[in-house]
Amino acid sequence: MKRLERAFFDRPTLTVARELLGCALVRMLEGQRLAGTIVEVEAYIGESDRACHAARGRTPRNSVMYGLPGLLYVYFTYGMHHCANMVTEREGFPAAVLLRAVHPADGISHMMQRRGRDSLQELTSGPAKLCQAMAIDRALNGEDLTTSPCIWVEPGNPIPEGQIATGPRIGVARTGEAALYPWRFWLPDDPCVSRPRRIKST
DNA sequence: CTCTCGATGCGCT
DNA sequence: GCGCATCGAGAGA
Repeated sequence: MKRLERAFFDRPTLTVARELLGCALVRMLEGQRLAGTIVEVEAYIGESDRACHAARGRTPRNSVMYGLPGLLYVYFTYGMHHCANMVTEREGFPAAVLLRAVHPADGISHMMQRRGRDSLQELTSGPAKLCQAMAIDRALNGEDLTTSPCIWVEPGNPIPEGQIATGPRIGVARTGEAALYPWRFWLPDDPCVSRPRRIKST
């Protein structure tokens, strides 16, 4: 199956974020295919974005964000959760798209087992939930989505602009004006988004 | 439905 | 030490 190449990620982060909606996140685990359609993302762009992990410069933790577009940036937070991002823009410029929700497609029973839930809506409707369902953790930090045998992205049918909702990013209230940037993108009618709240369409 | 709060590891000041 | 790009349970309306 075709996968997204580096040129897809080597573009403005807001463009990549919007175009990732509708694509399929694929994870091969013990020979089994786990996959879901991306339905919610957020953009984090550069050191001037106070909500971005790179806001205070390069550190060992965020260094993958400075790497090649198409790398996977996975971080650990709240003592128990992982979140997954796809690195965007040119090497040396720290930016990425956070995966906030996918709609389960393949390997659903396996994902239910990993999550300990049997509701489709509870499987992957949040950044840490989808990582748990698809076995994404720090072992995959820095993985190259354009070449990895374990994880990649497959193109989907393009989503018309009018079907994409935009709004402020979740969980970044204490970052001054950056908290207001409308850099969250989601499909408002999908039951698997983390919050169905509809702000506006673009 | 909404809101609050505890869990729990670690990167960074 | 502090604070975190979260989640789920429990309480109350």
